[in-house]
Parts: sequence; structure tokens; C-alpha cells
Amino acid sequence: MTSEDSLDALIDALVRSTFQVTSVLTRIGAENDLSLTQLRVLGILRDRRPRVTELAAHLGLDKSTMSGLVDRAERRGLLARDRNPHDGRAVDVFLTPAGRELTQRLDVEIRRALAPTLGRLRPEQREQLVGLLEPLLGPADAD
Amino acid sequence: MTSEDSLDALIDALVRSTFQVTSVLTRIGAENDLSLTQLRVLGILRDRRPRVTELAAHLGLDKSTMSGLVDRAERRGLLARDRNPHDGRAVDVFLTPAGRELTQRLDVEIRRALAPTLGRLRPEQREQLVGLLEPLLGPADAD
DNA sequence: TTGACATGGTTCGTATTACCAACCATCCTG
DNA sequence: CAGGATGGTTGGTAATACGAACCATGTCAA
Repeated sequence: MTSEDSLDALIDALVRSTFQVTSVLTRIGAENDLSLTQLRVLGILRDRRPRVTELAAHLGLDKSTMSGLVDRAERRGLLARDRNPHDGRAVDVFLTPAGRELTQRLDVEIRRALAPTLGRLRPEQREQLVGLLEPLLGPADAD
Repeated sequence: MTSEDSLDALIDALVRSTFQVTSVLTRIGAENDLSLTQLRVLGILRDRRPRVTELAAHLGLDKSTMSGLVDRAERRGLLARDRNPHDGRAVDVFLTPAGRELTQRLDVEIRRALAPTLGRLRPEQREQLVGLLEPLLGPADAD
């Protein structure tokens, strides 16, 4: 097996696992009336208080798109806006208590959904897998 | 480290790698005026000739959504519809030569985009990673 | 200090994605 | 062959996403 082949096989496996995980996340989002993007927004806000533009950059979206997403989530009471005290132009976004509660519930559901499959690996295999994935990941960002 | 912890760490890594791969696929799709969903449609049609409903099931979409997606891609000349000879109700979908050509180009771009990161792994690590991912994947489906 | 330019957000217009319900055509079964 | 099941399209609605235009605030240089 050449180095080319092993790369091709890896890309295939990685893309497949990507779609598989995405489908789980999409399903859990849908069960809670959240799009995959909204799910990611909540995930990012879990331990951050970014301004609208930062949020957009994190997700690779236009700021106008972000504005709408924040609007709808705010109307649902999941998050809130606040003027940034150091920059009158900027608007900080953060989870409301309700949003935090939902986020935690989603976290549990996601773990519950993925556990059966991943649990098929022996603990040392899991650590091995994490060890192989870690160096491939960009700067921390969780879900 | 308990078994719980190793599972949590694995889920985090997997979800992060999912978003990272998704962002690459989304970017390459966008550069070719394709949504992630359309990208997946092309990927599925690469080696299949499913009916509309099968395609929808593969992607976890409603058949009406599928109808629209096929419409637009057909209008762009990427794929075509044909009555299924064995079932007058069913409509088979398949790539046109132009669609096949685009799909191959996308394939190259995707590999080119992911190679730098994955190339950081030594060949035996790649094989190890594939070996760990394989058993987690559902029945074959590629991209 | 005050223009001029840059940055942060929102709003508007448009296309796409996605769902559901309703519908028509074809198939299958009793 | 009548009735129900299946496959697909259509129409209605909401969310997602982009770009362009716009306003407010910030920054820098003359």
C-alpha cells in the first residue's frame, strides 16, 4: 500500500465519520427545534462571550447572517445581546440561563447518542483515537 | 482517567474534527456554487443511480426537499432524471457527463485540501486511524 | 481637533434549503 | 377491479445565507 492509498483511505473514513456525526447532531438539534448552526452557536457561547462578528468568524458566516441567527435565538430567550463597554460599536452575545440550561441538556443528549457507537472501542483504543485526532485539530473550539 | 473521561475526550475530539472537515467541504462547495447538501448528492450519484426517494433517505431529507434539489441541479446540467423502467412511479437520478466531471474535480480539491493536515501523520498512524474509524462507520456511503 | 477612513451591526432583497400537507399517477393486493 | 400503499411533484411557510447599503462609533493623521 503506497502512501497515497493510505491517505485516500483516511480521507474517505474521515469524511464518512463527519457525515455520521453531523447527522446525529442535526437530529438532536431538530428534536429541540435547533438547526445545526444554532447548535454550534450555543456550543460556542457555553464558555465565551464574543461579539457578533467574532461569532460569525468562528462559524465562517457573514455578519448579516449572524445578526439574524442571534435575533431568532434572542427572541426565543436562549441568548441576549449587550453593548460592549469598551467599544460602543460592538455587541456582546451570551447565553441566558434558559439558553445555558438547554445547552447542557443538548450536551447530555449528544453524549448519550454517540456513546453506544464509541463505546464499542476499548478504553485504550479511545485514547489512541483521541491521540491521533488531537494533532489534526485547529485551535480549541469544542462544539 | 476513568472510562467516562476517555469517552468525553473522544466525543469532543470527534465533534471538533467533524466541524473542521465540514468547514473544508463547505468552502470547496461554495467555491463551486454548491451547498454541502448538493456536494453530498453528487458524491452519492458518483457510483449509484438511485430514485428520488432513495436519495432523500440517504441524506435524511424529505422527498419534497429532494425534488427541489434535483430540480436545481438538473437545471444546471449536473444531473438528469429518467423514469424507472420497472416502476412507472419512480424517477431515477444520475450524473450527466458535466456532473461527473465536476464531481471528479471536487474530489481532487477535497483531497488536496485535507492532505496537508492529514499528511502530518506518519503512514502507519494513518492506517491506525482508519482502522479505528472503520468499525464506527455505518454501511458504506463515502461522501 | 477635525476630517477621512476603518470597523461593527443592522436592514433589505434574493436564492436556497427544508418541512408539511395536499395532490396525482402508478403499483399492488384481496 | 376497488382500495390502499408508494413515489414524486407542487404550493405554502420559515430558516439560513449572502451581498450591498446604511448608520454609529472608533482611530489616525494632517
